[in-house]
Amino acid sequence: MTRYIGAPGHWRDWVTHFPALARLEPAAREELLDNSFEVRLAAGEIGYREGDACNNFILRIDGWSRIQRLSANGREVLLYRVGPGDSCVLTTSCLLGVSRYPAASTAETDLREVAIAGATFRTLLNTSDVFRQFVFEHYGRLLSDMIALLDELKFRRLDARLADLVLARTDGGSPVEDTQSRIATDLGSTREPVGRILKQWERKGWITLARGRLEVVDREALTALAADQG
Amino acid sequence: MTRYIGAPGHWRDWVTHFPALARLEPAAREELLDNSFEVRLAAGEIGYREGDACNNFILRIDGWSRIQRLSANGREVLLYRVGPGDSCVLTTSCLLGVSRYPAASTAETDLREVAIAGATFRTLLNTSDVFRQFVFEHYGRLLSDMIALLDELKFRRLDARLADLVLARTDGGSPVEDTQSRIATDLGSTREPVGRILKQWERKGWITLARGRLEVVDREALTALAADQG
DNA sequence: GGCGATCTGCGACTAAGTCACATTCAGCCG
DNA sequence: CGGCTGAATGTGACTTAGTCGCAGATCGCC
Repeated sequence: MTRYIGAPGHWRDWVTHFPALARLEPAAREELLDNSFEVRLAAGEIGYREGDACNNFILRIDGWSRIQRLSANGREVLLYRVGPGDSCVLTTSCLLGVSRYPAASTAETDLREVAIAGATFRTLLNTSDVFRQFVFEHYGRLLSDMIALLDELKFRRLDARLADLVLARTDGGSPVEDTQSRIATDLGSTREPVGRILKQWERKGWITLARGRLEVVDREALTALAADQG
Repeated sequence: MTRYIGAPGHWRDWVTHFPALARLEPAAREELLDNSFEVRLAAGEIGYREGDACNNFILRIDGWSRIQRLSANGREVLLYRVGPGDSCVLTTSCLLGVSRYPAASTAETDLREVAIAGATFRTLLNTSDVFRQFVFEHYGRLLSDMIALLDELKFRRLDARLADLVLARTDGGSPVEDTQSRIATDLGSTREPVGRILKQWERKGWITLARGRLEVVDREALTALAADQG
């Protein structure tokens, strides 16, 4: 993992990327700025692996990463993505519960983030209402999201979930540029069933398929499919 | 929902049920005791439903409840149980994040618990290190647990999960007293597949079946089954 | 003993995932 | 240009899980 400590300069400006932290109490703000450092990761690099210990609280300034769980039998699910303005909530969980990472993180684009030492994180939780509010709002949302995801992955039909994913990734009619195998992983499924569904859709004239790409032809059909299965 | 305000009397003794709160700072202890009240629910009653707002922090003194998520298509999963000495962690999440309950709670036995008004809860978080520590430790674990549950429900075979459940509920060789349908719900599955697996096990001589009950004969066989599938 | 509600058993069917292998395609190298 | 290679895709047979409809068994209760 390659990490660069950022140069001082305008370093303290990073707080502006987190509107909720704008109201930070002056003392807390100083504490935070004095004890944080910049981290950069290149696309494709691994942020952490399952079982890693966690030392720093992380705030994402720029770039996207995926948090995924790798199961005992080799299957994989995308749990969620972390983007600009987010905190890495699994990190919060580990720092709070003194446990190890239950999932892994990979950079999908180049990343720029702020790391805050665990001790500082805990101090701020104790002393700053604003900081505490910031942290727990993110945590609570993710917890709800994970419960919703569980529900979705376990009980919703694959074709409906696939329709949702395709529609979400094709704003403005642009094609989805991804392999079927990667799409399957995002859905917590595997290549073959996903490929079969896509092939059917192609035969019905709903989409066109090419190697590593897919284009939506009949948006309504997919929308209806996504809607009809709870 | 029937709620009884407990009589004063030895009311303040309840703190002894929560060892982690024993070290509470005297001022915080007073604050907590002065602003909490006892709640009782009878077995079968509903604590809260999905979408309910949350007003009080809850500590369980006695009895067990189940927190479950009910899906759009009528399926149901048990997320976790709350027992003596636990706090209801989803409540923490709602109070901290100002969101609504993403799941429902049902009393499995008669319950006795302590409710603490949201305002008091927030005050104590600000003022008491011990209280904060108590809350966060419980809270941090939940997210990891939900991710592990997701993994288990989505990727582990039903027979292995069923074997685990049966073994866990039959300490000391006592029979499992539950209907197949309720067992299936606990596993996020349905009656028929669970019934089929149990019937097979009976034919193999691993268990004996009766209406609303099941007895383990060959503990080793079940242990092996639970172990071999990730 | 009879009755109703609940629990259990079973068969046929659909959805999803696994396995093994064939086919197609893009990029590259000579 | 042609052929090679590896990745991506297509396909069929099979297993596991869940759905649906209904039959049969069992318990508590009058």
